[in-house]
Amino acid sequence: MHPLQHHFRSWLPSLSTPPSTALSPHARTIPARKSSHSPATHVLGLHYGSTGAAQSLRKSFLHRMSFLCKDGLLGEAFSLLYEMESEGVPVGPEFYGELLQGCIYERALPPGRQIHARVVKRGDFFHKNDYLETKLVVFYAKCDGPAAASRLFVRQRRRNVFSWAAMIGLHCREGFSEDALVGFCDMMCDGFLPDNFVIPNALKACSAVRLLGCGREIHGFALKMGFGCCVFVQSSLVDFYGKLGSMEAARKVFIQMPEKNVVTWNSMLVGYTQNGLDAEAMKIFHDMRVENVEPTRVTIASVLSASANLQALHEGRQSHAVAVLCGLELDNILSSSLINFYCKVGWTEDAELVFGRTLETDMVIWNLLVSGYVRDGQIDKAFHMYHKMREENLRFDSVTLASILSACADTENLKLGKEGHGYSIRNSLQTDLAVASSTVDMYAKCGRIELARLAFDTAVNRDLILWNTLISAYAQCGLSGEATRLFYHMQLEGVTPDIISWNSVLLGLMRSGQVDEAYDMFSQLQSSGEQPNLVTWTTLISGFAQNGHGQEAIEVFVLMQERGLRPNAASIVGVTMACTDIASLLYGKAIHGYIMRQGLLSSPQPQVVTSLVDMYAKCGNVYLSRKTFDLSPRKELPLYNALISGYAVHGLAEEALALFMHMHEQGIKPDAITFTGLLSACSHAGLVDEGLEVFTKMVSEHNLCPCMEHYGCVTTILARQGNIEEAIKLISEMPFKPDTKILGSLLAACKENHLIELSKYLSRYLFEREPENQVNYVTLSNTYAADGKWNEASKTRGTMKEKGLQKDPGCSWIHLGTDLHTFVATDMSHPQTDLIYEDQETGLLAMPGGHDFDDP
DNA sequence: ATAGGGTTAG
Repeated sequence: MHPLQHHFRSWLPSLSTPPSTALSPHARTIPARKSSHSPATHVLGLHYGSTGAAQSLRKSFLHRMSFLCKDGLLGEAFSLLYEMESEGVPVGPEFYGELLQGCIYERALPPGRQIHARVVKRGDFFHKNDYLETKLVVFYAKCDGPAAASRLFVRQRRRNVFSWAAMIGLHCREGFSEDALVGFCDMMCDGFLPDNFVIPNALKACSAVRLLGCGREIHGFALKMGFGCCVFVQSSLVDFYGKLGSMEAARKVFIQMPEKNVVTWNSMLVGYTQNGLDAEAMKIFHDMRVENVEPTRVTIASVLSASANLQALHEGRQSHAVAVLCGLELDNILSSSLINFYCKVGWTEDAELVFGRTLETDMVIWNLLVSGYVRDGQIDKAFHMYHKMREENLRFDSVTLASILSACADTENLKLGKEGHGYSIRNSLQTDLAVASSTVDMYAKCGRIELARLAFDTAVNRDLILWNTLISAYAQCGLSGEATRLFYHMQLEGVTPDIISWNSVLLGLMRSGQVDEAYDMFSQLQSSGEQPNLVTWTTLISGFAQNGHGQEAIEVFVLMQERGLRPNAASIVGVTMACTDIASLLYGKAIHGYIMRQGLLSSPQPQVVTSLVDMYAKCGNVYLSRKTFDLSPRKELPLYNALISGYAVHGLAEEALALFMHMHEQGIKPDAITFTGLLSACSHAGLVDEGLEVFTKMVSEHNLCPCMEHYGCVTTILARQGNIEEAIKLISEMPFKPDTKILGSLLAACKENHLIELSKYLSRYLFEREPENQVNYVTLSNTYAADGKWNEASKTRGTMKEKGLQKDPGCSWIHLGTDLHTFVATDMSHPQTDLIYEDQETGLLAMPGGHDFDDP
């Protein structure tokens, strides 16, 4: 328990009986401080009330003085003081009080000091005047004179609510929240009831020290005091609950407020954004617009932050427009929110525009732009900015460094990432946990797991996120053993895994094909008390689908919905892959119907439509694949790749090449996957010249580095053509050792060309080298299959099963699979395929009954 | 009374 909690407990009982003021009619309407208790009127007329004329003269002077001070015209107020002195008008304490109040408005320390000096000079009647003593404490507390404020406060003979409030506020502003709370308690012990000006400060201190209980007690106290309708008190309660992450409580306070102002709305908005509830923040902003609340810079900054997190392009743009319309100037905070938003959504030029218009830039703004450039891949510009920053003596801090490193991770920029790591060491920033996590993540995403491990091992302290980062790093590359080990290790070190840790372990198991272990881990998760979330389910669905357990994937998809989770884009992609895996056009169409009705096709997730195009092609219906492709409003590289490889599966090389041309016209650059599709299309269709031309293009025009699969296609093309010697030459010139698959395709070609000797040699070579390697069986089976020898192919599979060998998830029954898909295509003219299976009542996607294909 | 930039999972 926090020591202050004790302090609070000690005066808590006194609050159980409501203070008497609560019963007075005044308590409902909170009077302004000035009229509630004005020591000025107290003093007025006590000593100077001799004649009526003199009194009215003084009154008129006081009126003018007060007018000037309220307008911040301090110079003229001083002139008036001199005028009074020279004309012999008596200057009472109330004049000095007004002047001090003017200094407080203007936050002007030196003139206030002059007043203080005059007060002291005029002797004890002024110096020891309660009203002036209080005013001086308030003045020093507000105008950056903390030492003087404390000194005067300690010396003050009769403290009151005002001087207490000033001191508590001072402690708050200086960040001494505990002092503020102690002051709050002492004030009550002294018998002063806090007013509606102190309570906000006390709440602010509570949220700074994260004392939820104390804040609640103050809440109850405020209600008893009759501050239930005070906008100030209630707004600070909203802010307080929001700061402590309790948005339900904040909302409760917010809803019952009869009167709200911008600050109230802003507090709600800020609460939502700071608790990661960005969608709710957008809703609040919407309500504000509906209620015609004039937004402030705070409003816009928060909405921009939510928009950036949500990638809400339109909303962010709109709030920028609102800021312009409201005439809000570009101060540092608004400007940095805008730059952050524009960088996050990838509109770097707009961020530059805002940067150029910002009057006064600071470190945050520069840093934001630098990490925006890195994210956008404009490394030159980033370095340029970095050097300009150095000229202005501004440096990266841990916040920017973390975001730069994470941008390096996304763009796989190992070189820059290493420089960032070096920078963090040179500037002792690597102790920062966010920097450490992003360093580990950067090395992992750049494919250097050993360096990621090193960065993790050298970290001074480790939190949940750092553990998760390394677990996920191992999971990504399928090193499930290490991921699982770390999962137990973290618990031994007293760090409780969260759902992200579980999900990463599951992913690792799936990536390494340990489907049963993954399922087992999932059962453990369910009995652990942690709730599986959408990511968990999606990991399972995609994992099953990618490991050839399409049926289980679909079952999990149905189960997920029974548990009340709505499928999102990622889970839909997973289940579509499952349909592809089991080559079920029937299920695939059902999913397609579901997607259409849920409006998921227009979602900004292009993967959904890509997976459909892929599914239709691999389930044998190229027509529907093409149709889905054509209907997609946005066509990016992955979508083209899906259709090209779809054409390849069906040996439709002409179509694949035509699509490639079309891509080129649309200005879309091909990648290695595109060429895999094109080459395999050519090899399936036996287009020798075209295939070789594509291969040359890939290397010389597009500067892409061919992988084993590309070489494999070219080998097949050459071998099928009968050009075995060229094929062998190509294999021997590859920059890496040939795998069994490529030798297998050579083997198949040998058979076709009746090169029995070479064929036998290759077979012997493969089986002698790796007698227990299942891949050889797969290769042989696939070779038979490609040759149309289904029986031999099945027999080879049978032998493999007899030997107790399991097919490695990394390889598949490629050729047989392809033909299976083609087989399915011809068989799927069944009328049932047009039915859409969805339960009208529950909206759950219902799967029609068993539907298996035997090997042909 | 409210205010800007950061790290992990599908």
